[in-house]
Amino acid sequence: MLTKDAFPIILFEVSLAWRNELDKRLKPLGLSQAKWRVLAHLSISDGPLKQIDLANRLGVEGPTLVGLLDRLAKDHWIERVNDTNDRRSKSVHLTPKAQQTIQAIHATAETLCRELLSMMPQDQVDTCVDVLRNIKQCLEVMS
Amino acid sequence: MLTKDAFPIILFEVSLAWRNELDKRLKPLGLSQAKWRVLAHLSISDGPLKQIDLANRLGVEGPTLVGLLDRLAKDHWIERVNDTNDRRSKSVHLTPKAQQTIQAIHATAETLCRELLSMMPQDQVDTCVDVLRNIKQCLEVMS
DNA sequence: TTAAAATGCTTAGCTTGCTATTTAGTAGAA
DNA sequence: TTCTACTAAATAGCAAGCTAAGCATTTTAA
Repeated sequence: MLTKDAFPIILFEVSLAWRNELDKRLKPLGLSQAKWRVLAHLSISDGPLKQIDLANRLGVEGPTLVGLLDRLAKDHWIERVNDTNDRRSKSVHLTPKAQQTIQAIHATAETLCRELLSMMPQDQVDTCVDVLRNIKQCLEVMS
Repeated sequence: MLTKDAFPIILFEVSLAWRNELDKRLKPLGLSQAKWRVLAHLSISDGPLKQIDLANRLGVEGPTLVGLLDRLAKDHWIERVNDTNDRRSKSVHLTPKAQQTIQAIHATAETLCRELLSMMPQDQVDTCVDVLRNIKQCLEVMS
């Protein structure tokens, strides 16, 4: 099978398998990759984010985020706060519970990452990231 | 941000965006990436496959495949055939409709692939595939 | 030979992605 | 000012992934 046939197939399979493994490890914490990504983006952002901005950073559509935030709020990881300037929009805040847990979560994700990448030469991993970044840019232009 | 942090994030984003773009292009044919992958694996296999073997090749669980096959059968892309030797199992067959369409489907996927990879040096893409294959193997060992 | 274990498919119910539409609020132009 | 267009979030409904549990059948072992 040619590389150009194999590429999207293996890309999809690895992404799926990686998420499944991470979900398995995060389950004791009551989280998942999708939820963890929300918390991670909030924790590295410069202050709270509007829902639409958060959705853009996650690469996800608005309605997808609404459901995610509903589940996160139910378990008290985040809170929605009405914007006083623009009453259409809400900003998303991490709760103290989330701020306390976020390091443990991050460590879990990082451990898995190290386990999967440590046996590969660093320059090959870097090349892989470059390729993926290029593809992402192409895909953003298309949509 | 370090590479080891960026890697799983960009992997997930590219996989998602690629699938969304492919789904958009396959929509006029009444298909999706998930459905197309089923037909592709059936068309390159040496004869019909049992559901469990097909699920393994797709990297997907049994119940996921059941739903996919239901939708594919409803639109007459595949047929389930009871195995006469083992009455528990069913083999999956492509219909003539699917066999006629499969080249067009493959061409769509290949065109997108060429558009996304053509500007990258071949050896970098090859390196990327190698890295992904290694990760996949690690993940298979874990599960 | 027959009881227990394993296997193959399905069902039920959840998560996380999507699009299309609705509701509410803001902003811009006549 | 007021009508129109745009924007933000939510809702409804579908697709495609998962686990757990169930049913029928086959295999294994006592």
